[in-house]
Amino acid sequence: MAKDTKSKIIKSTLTLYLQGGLEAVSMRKVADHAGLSTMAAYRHFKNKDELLNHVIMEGFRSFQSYFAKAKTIPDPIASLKMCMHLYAEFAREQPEFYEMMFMARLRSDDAELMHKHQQQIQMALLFLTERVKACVKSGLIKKLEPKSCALRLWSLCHGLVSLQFLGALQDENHFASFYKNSIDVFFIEIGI
Amino acid sequence: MAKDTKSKIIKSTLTLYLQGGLEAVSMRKVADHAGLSTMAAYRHFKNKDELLNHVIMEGFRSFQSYFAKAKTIPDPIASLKMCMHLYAEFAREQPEFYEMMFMARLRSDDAELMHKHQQQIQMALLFLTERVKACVKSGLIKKLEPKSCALRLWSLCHGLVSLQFLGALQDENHFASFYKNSIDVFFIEIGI
DNA sequence: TTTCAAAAGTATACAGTGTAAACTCTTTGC
DNA sequence: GCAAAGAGTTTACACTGTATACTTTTGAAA
Repeated sequence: MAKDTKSKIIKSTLTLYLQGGLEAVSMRKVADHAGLSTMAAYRHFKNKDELLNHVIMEGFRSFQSYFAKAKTIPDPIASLKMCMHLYAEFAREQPEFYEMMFMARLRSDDAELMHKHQQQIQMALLFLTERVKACVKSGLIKKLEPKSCALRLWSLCHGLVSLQFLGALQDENHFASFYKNSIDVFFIEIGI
Repeated sequence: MAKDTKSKIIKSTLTLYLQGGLEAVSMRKVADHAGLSTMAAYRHFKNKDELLNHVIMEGFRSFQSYFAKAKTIPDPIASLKMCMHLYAEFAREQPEFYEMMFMARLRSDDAELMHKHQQQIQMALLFLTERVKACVKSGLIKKLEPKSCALRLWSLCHGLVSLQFLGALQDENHFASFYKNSIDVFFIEIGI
């Protein structure tokens, strides 16, 4: 029953968040949506921050699920390119998640929450690094330090996505072609 | 007197913001700090959003002032590299500004505020594009579409800064050398 | 099966938020 | 001197996160 209620609260939070962003999420609204009194949520979550952390973690789960397709591609270069493409797709389709996960300076005063978020970031980086390693191993790209290369790739993608969100790029189409082009250029540069 | 009060309110907002971030800024605190009643601020600003917009604009002014040094450098490549360096410096020294200016998805419901922010973004892009143009003109780099090149440069810098804020990079030193290296690599790639 | 403590859930209350409305005081143009 | 406009204040409302004290439910030991 405890588990039940807890997951019901998380579910309500997610629903409200995905519908109306952060401003649609208040402890009262979440509790109402879950059919509970406001303070019931505090039995299961220390505070709002901790509840929102579950939203972020759900975001990371969704994020990971996006890359499942890329794992099945045998050619490591094609797989890595696919990852870059899926990254942008995630940002476009789940902008609310993307924002919470990657566009906020971390500064919760809760060390544990910070650590959890940190872990997810490092896991994402590790995943990308592994993909790059596979490329290096296959001899299809220059011999590079894989982690640095992964960081450059990630910052490329994140930079482009962010500039798009900022409105630095004209329109959606322009972004798509520019994004694809930038990745192609990057791969030409690291190609043998 | 009207102008006076208005700028006093802005100044108070800035002070509070730079001291304690967004959470330190409330209409009451600002008004108190300026020695006014809460609602006095509403004579000069439609709402909190509009007041905060002035903080952002101050951020852009500060941002621009960072690049003054770069303008005096005659060699266009060195000047452009200096811009990249100053960009990171701004992010490190004024992270609160940086966050408001470049790390938030724009979504105020006020069209005018959105437009103002948008304008500043485009101005920054234009400035960078001009620097790239100078490099192309001098024949020191490959013939590239300057705006695309500027966008790639910006996204590179913003991507790295963001990943640093996210904690994807180990430490401050690691970031500094990685940042410098990434820029050097970029310039080698676009070099003739 | 009864008992009792822990867990779950609730109601109330407090201090904080943005801001609307109605008011007074001050300045300015005629 | 006076009316109108602008500046500033007070009060009030609807919202926020959450501490405290309470009641109800539940699960295990007697």
